Amino acid sequence: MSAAAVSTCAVAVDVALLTIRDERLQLLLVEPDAPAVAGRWALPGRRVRDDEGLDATAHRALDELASIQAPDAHLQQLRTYGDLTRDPGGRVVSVAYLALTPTSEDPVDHKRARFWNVSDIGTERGPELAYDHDRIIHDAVERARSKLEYTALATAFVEPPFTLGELRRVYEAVWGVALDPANFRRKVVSTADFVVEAEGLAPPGPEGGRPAKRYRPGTAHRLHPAMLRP
Amino acid sequence: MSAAAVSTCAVAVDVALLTIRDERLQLLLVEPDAPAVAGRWALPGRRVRDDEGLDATAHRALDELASIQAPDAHLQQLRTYGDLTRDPGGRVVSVAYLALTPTSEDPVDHKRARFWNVSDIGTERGPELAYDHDRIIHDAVERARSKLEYTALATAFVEPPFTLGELRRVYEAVWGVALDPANFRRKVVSTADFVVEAEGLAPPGPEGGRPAKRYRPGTAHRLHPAMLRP
DNA sequence: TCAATAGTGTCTTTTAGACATTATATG
DNA sequence: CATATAATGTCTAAAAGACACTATTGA
Repeated sequence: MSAAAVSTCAVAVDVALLTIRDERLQLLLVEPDAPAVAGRWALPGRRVRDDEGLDATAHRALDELASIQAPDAHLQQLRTYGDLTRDPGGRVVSVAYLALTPTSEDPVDHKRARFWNVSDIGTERGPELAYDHDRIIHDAVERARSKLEYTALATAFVEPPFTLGELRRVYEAVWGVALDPANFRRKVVSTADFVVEAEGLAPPGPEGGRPAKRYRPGTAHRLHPAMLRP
Repeated sequence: MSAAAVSTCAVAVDVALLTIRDERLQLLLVEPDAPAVAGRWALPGRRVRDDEGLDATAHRALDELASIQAPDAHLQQLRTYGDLTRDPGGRVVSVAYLALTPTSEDPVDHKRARFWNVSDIGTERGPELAYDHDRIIHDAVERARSKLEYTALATAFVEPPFTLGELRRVYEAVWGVALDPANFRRKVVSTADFVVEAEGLAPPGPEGGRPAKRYRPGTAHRLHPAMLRP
């Protein structure tokens, strides 16, 4: 094999971490060090070390770049981006991850990391993005929207035990639509192993309302039948 | 950064090529060169060259290892496998692809490549598998089964123009179930942009039957509503 | 003719959606 | 009391599934 075809290249992991804050879908972005992309925002990413697996790199990227330790966060691969020209600094094959966490009360404890409303990204209210991260973010949001339909992924956005109102607001935030609370409840509880009832009742909000039953994630990963988008 | 953490490693592409032959779902496997896995079968795979994209590596693997030139084959990423110990010859990060082709009449023109019934893989009638390819194959088949439900992927298994009988046999082979021809037809033609009618009629098979209308793939990628598994 | 496949019609069951009603909280 | 949210009930429309029936071929 010739030297021009050396089949070893830089491998990185980029993480698209989504969460629900203020009833909106939000995404974590950081300001990278690389001077080539100064002033732009990027997904937290790190090069893969040869003594760690890809999942470990994803966790390390969140920890080092945004001080987020989320060992229990839902983490799954999104896809791998390997275009020759995607990084101006040289060829980098990047394994993108999709991470979902329950609402964190406070912004991340880090000066160069913040959450952005997903609906603002790509508009003048949103960040300038580095590399091909606009594409990765688009894919990540689409994946989340789609997986909410046929998997139990929505439970990764809420801290158990949760109420069905909280779960419904996840769907509403990710899909950007309003759902009928009565029909939503009926569908969720009739979907096998989606949620199981927990003990006690959740106190109502500041404006009153009947206390809600609590639930926990069930054993199902795929939903039968699916929760189809309206 | 220390020498022990050099963040460059071998990147490969492995392709799980699925097709329908003899009304069964079949998978292409090859006998690899590596002595460490002699006697075992593997997905066709090649190291990524630094002057080619990942898709190009996938096509090259099919060409070089199985003499399959399939520029029109449906090719999509499956996921990336990066466990530290998955290759006994050293760390290799492997981007797995899922490829779908219409039925090819003849076996591949290559001594060290052949198709296997997916239902035989993992049994005594099936091949011994190298590396972690049993896991990749499992993921590939599951992905294909799942994507048949909510995307128009099934049309990648048939050569246009096709009949709805041919399309139904794709679903039956991949899912391993029998479907009602009448209800299947009604569902397909009522799903927006799944298929569009083509000209002419297909001649019946050797045992007779009414000639069937021909169809071509429509513009839809996602199906609304989905074709849910029974 | 029969057997086989394509395509249509019809009926029943199930599910989705709209929306009214009841229950239990806050102010 | 009014208002807000949770939970249930009811009705209608749409979809899924079972299956009879007609249409057109080969043998």
